Amino acid sequence: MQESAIITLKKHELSVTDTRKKILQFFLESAGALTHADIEQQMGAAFDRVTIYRTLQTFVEKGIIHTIPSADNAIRYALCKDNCAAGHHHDDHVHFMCDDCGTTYCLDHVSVPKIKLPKGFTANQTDLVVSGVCHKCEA
Amino acid sequence: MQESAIITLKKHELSVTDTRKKILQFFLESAGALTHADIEQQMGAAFDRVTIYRTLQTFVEKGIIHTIPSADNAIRYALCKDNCAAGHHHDDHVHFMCDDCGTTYCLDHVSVPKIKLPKGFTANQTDLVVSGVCHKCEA
DNA sequence: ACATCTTTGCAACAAAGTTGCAAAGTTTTT
DNA sequence: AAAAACTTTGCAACTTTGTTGCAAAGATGT
Repeated sequence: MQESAIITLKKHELSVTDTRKKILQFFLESAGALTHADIEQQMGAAFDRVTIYRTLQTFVEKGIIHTIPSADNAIRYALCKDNCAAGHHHDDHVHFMCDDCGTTYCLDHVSVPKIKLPKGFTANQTDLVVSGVCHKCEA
Repeated sequence: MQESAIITLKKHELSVTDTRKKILQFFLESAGALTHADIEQQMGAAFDRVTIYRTLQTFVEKGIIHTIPSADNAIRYALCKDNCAAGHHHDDHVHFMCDDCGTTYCLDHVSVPKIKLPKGFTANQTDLVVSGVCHKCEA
């Protein structure tokens, strides 16, 4: 089932390696966003920690995944749905973090409203993160 | 000029110590948000690193400062203008990070729009961070 | 000024992230 | 399909960031 992972890697002109296939596959199978720690845990001792850092960095640069801002000092990564331009400002969609289970979702169908900024300020990218309770955790 | 710092500390039932006065003063004098590193640098060897961590933590708990989410793994702290309820979800204002000079502003007069979430999702807090060019850095 | 309670600094540690480099793996060329 | 050229990986060593326990120093209330 690693077909789509391989296609994605080739499309982005990346060498197809075991690490990249497995990590990309993990993203494809995960509903939400992943932290470095999530991946390191999942992969066990299979891959070096450094390799995971570098892979995530490469994926971000190539526009395969994007980072999601958070207040808790743990960078979260999620697949870019419509493969955003490499390194550029991509999908302006809303992110949702569940306070209960910790899952982070990309709400692809909820778009970020345009914000009116004070004079002299120019917007480039807008990140909107809602936290609360997700559909799995509601009472 | 540390009067207002002292008043703020007392209002929040905190002992008035040198560290707290100086750090709070630094926030009062800064236009934007500060990271732990900013403060450590500014204070030099005057205070222990651990003390700064604990002071920031205390200030957040007491609602003197709040954290601003970011995608770059550096927690930013900023003064709460209308002293938000301790530990609770405070001012729903927009934050702005300048890509050029790195300054983070609280746009107190720009409010966060309500977001319509998919069924089953309940919002608790909404963080909105716009990045771009600030009024000081515009061409 | 004393007793009590809180905060600080130190030391030691744990976790997170980075860099250089040789070995292993992938891709391209012939 | 083998060799050359290039890319990625894993290791080691290191830096930075954040945490915990505890005794000494400092703040507060009487």
